[in-house]
Amino acid sequence: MTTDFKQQTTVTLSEVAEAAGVGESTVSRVLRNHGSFSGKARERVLDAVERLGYVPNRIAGTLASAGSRLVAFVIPSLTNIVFPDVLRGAGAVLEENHYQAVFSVTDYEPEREEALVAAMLAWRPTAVMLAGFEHTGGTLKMLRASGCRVVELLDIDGIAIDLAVGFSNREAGRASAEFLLKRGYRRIGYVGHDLDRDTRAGKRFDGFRETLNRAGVRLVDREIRAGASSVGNGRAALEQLLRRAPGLDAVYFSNDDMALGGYFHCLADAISVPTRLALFGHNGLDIGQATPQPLTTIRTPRVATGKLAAELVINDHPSHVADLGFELIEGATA
Amino acid sequence: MTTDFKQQTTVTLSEVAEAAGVGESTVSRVLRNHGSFSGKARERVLDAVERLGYVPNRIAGTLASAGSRLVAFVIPSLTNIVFPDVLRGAGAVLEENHYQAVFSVTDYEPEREEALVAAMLAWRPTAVMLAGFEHTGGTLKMLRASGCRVVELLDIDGIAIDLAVGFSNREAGRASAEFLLKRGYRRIGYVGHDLDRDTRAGKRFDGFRETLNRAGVRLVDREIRAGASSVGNGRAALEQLLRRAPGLDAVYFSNDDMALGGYFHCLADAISVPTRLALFGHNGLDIGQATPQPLTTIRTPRVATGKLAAELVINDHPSHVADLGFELIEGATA
DNA sequence: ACCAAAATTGGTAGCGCTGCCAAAAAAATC
DNA sequence: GATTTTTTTGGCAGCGCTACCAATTTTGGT
Repeated sequence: MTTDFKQQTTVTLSEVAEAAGVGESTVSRVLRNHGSFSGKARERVLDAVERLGYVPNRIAGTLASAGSRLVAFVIPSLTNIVFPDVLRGAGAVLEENHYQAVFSVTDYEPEREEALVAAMLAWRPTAVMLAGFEHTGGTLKMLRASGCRVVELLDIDGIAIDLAVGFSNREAGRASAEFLLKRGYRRIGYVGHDLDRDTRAGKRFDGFRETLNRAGVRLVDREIRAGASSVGNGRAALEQLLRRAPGLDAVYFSNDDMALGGYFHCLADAISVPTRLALFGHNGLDIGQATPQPLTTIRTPRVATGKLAAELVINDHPSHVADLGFELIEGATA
Repeated sequence: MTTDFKQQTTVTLSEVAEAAGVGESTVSRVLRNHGSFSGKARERVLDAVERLGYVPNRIAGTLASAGSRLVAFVIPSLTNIVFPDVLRGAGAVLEENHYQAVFSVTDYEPEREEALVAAMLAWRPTAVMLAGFEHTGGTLKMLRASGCRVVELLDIDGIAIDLAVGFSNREAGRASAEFLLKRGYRRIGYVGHDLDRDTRAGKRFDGFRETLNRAGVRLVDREIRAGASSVGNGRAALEQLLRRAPGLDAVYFSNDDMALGGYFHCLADAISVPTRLALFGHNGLDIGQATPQPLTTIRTPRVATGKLAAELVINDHPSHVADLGFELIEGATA
């Protein structure tokens, strides 16, 4: 039993050393299981740790030893489930290896990203994880000067700073277009959210249009909403688009959230899917596969991206671009 | 212009001091804007900082000054959007005040929570934020001994360690039952996910049943699925429940994810909602309000919870339980 | 011009830990 | 039993910064 009242002064390693009747170095070695020590010493140290309720101070440990075992995530959003998924994949691996995840959210603003990267670097993280390749000059300069590993996530269409893990958004856009064309759709529209900020969605759209053009098919119309992607936004956007272009036979959405909104609009307006209108999303969210008609979409390797990113960093893998690919889900909406 | 090649050795404060021709203390004061210094000194320091690309080392700063300005979140899941929402609310406030969020995920397992809390305390955070009141004895002991602030989130039905911010889940369950009873439903069922682990969902269910019982209405049947809540899970569960109890006129779901799944089952099976079957969720997710019929549910103060939790911690507010309440959304499914 | 008060500045002792080294103890060898 | 080899151990100098204090410069008042 340890004492239960709140301790004024936190227990330090040297107090443990004294209580155990050994030197500080011995305590340090035992606790990190590093270097050599006798079984007896080990026992006395662990006993003292238990008795005093000692919790090592990693701030001090880090300062003394260099490696922080902190991995910083600077991500655009927590609302878009994509990023929590990546965090989840990375978190599991990091934790197993005794790394800690630190994060902050940019709201898709490059200037905020720059400020947050600066704040993160102050913790001397082992690695910084960012979304995509579009960063300010300041961000690039800081990251390069920092000497810490950098992983750019969920995109491989561009020049990586160091490591990149993800898939080709442009290719995903192309694959989506090819699928719709193969199915015979020709009067195609697009519904998207703010593309200046979500550059990965922009790249998909580029790939999509490129393939349409190459096939001699013109994108009939597009509806691009300001602000973040959301189901409500997608629903309103499709309604708007159809008002302008009622003859469309297929719509490509910037992602599944938007597409689900579109699907709900069709359900509400009794527009039969895909007979009258086909819908195509992006991401392959679980919810899109639980709707009455599963969404036709592209499943992206979000958790795997996080996982691999963490592994590369932990193993200090040399600079590298990893393409995890994607998978087209032939649902029932296109 | 600074040099662009990777710096072998990171720049330290004393190098800045030398380059600026001032003492270390002056650099420190200027950078923290704390204590007094002349305009000329300020200028020279900032100039040197810029020239050398100096990034302060907060590890060292923290060790020297005590306060870590780190806030640790130990949350059950990132998949359940509830927690990213809380993080989002807290993140904004923390960032403004130059705190950093650190997090790890317990998967709803108390033992993992204990291990993760221990790991977090090693960073000497200003506060630890946890979900709910159910913790192991070890977790409680560590937290109490740590001397750092503790916030328990999204629950107020229990005894708080220090601070608690959220709403009464039991009360939410009661309100849900009252609503269904008031609307005249009497053949009521329940669809839930693993309640041993998600104790807050369990408390809602308790409050729900209590109110039914008090009104002399018996819960007809329930379907409880192992594993996490998800739309797919909810869909399968409702199907199963209706097979056993086809005469139900209303179903209460453990949360909106499950309820959406139920709604999709009804759409797919042409069960008219709410005429033939009423559905009631919990959380008030945006997506539930964008479906053809908006979900009848309870909106919970997730972002506000995160926000207030962060504010209380930053202002070092005395121990306190804050009830942020909830709001019943009369959608179209009940 | 002189002295007191205020503003500015630099030196230095830690913060709690790890890494290195040399000393001490234990084990192995002849 | 003496000597070498191996294992275990403790002391102590930092890691980069902040807090404190004393020294210096500037300012203001007379």
